[in-house]
Amino acid sequence: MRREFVDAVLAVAALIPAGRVLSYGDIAELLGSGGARQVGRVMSLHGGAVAWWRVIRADGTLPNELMDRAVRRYQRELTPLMIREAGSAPKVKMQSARWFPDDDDFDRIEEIRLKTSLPADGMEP
DNA sequence: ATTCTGACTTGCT
DNA sequence: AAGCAAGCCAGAA
Repeated sequence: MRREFVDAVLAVAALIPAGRVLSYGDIAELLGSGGARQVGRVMSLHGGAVAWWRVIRADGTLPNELMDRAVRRYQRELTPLMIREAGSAPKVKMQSARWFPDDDDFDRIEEIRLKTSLPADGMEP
């Protein structure tokens, strides 16, 4: 994938406030480029560079091993969780934890798009 | 060109 | 809840 895409994904991930999350698909949508799987790829390869636990699946989970490590973070930064059976990993409560960028944030995201020269705002061919 | 693979998503059983 | 199929987007073989 293009390096610009990687940079853009990581830049957006860096905007997510503590205690909130975005799904892979959310980021792809905000960037208007690539898809959830591409964002997942970026996180797989470069996630270590950012707060990777704030970029998760649309259903509020992460792959098992990662979820285990992420939960500590969630507890520390008070991310809304849905507790299930004792012993089984919790899920992030997307309804309350999902981050909705405000106007300033959208400006920053637009900024990122320009710097990384990704396709402009939502116009389809 | 074709096929397989993956930190994905949505909809249907 | 849990599986599963299809759809999805790119990279690699």
